[in-house]
Amino acid sequence: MSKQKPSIPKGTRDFGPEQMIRRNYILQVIKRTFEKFGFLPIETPSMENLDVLMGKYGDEGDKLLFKILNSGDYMKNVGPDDEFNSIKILPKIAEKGLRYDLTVPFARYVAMNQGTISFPFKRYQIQPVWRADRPQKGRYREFYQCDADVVGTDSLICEAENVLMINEVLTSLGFQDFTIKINNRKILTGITEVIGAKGREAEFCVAIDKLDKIEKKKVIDELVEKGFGKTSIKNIDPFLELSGDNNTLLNKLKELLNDSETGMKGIQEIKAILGYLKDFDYSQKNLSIDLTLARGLTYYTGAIFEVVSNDSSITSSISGGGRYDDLTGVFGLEGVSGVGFSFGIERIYDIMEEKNLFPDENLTTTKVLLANFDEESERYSLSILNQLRNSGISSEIYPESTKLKKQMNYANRKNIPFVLMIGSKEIESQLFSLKNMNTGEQKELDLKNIIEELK
RNA sequence: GUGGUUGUAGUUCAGCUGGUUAGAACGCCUGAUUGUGGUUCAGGAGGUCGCCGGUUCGAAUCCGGUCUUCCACCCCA
Repeated sequence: MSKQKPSIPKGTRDFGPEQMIRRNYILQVIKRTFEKFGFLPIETPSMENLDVLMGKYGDEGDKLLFKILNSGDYMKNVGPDDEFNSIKILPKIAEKGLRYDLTVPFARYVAMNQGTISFPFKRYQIQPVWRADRPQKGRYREFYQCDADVVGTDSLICEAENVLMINEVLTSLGFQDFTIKINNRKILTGITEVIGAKGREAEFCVAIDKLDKIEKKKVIDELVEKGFGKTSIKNIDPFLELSGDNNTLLNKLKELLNDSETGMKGIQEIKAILGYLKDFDYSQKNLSIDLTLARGLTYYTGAIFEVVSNDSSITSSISGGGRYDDLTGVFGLEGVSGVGFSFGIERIYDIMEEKNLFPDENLTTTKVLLANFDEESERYSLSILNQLRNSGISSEIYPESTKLKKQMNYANRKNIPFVLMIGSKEIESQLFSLKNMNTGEQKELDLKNIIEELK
């Protein structure tokens, strides 16, 4: 057998112990916050039936879905009629695919379990998703999403609570300078109505969303290219020039959108959300209304959120979400409104690493290593080890008796703060040598005192 | 999907216009120290130069393909 070089698929990653400890730290903060606000966890399968996934993310999305070949002789249904045409062949060779996000599987879950779910239903879900995208900076083919959604109510308290949760998670993780941007799809719809481009909202959103990345002129060019008329373009300008704090912004917007019923509704919604946040005693310092925030996703119908970190090299969003009025409709459950958001933990991780926000004590778990001198020492140590563990002290024994040097080296590299030495001398005297690896200091103590010392 | 970029020891990288035996640093192993790590010193092991093919007397080096890496676009977390 020829040796092969090990490798992993493009766009996937291994996570080593130190990375996992840090990832788990982030996830634990997120979970704790979600649960504090009354959200409960669910999980759905990695794979869904393709008809659940296909057509939910646009043509582009269908291409980016990982499809799973049928088991057994997957070519058995393919015949000459199929002419090597991949579109004709696909449904015959694959009926399952890997999930592309957590939102569609959640909608499927709600529709399937509507009989047993009591609404409003608040769930959170933290699982990997897969996209056959071309990987690049901060983008992978396998990555985690952390979603929290509440469905079955259109109360704007949910939106306000989203802001509170985002703020709590990021603050707990040590983020200091971030902005929670908020906008409303109805306002964007209102703008398209007022500028005389009614019904072209989707194209408008995709273009306008780029304003924070590329200059205004290029966005205008894109709109022109998409066929927006001259008067429409001219009418957009007052909206793009709006400035001021949240309240003045809303007041100016009110005048501009006076003729659009939908637009006015959007303004009311934002006002209501700000009102709730005031009742929650939320300072709103880092909350900013941003009319250029659109988010490409077409299913949003009300509030939309996005969060950016202001003091790091990563400028893309670390969290985002919004309200959707009819996510479960395609699965036969009509009229269920929901609002949800998601954390991008890969980016949060990168920013925390850049800004050194991970606490040090997370780096090691073992508190004490028991040295292994010989067979007698080994057998005697196991009972000591057991008593240490029963006292709640993370401890391990070097699993074979070898040179002490090697064992000390192991402790050193694993960042284990104490080494306990139990050789024939110690067994006889019942006083064990406890070495502090940071100071080099070594004490002879009995077991009771050792446990005290390590607790 | 489009355009560019990268690939040499476990890791980070040298290796000139093709020319004997492909180097360094760090890491790893052994010893100085057979019951004491992180420092020091001495020694050692590790490479079909991503893979396949071509040009050539001769290829890590030039050419083609392929895979991979990273980046930009589309799109998105």
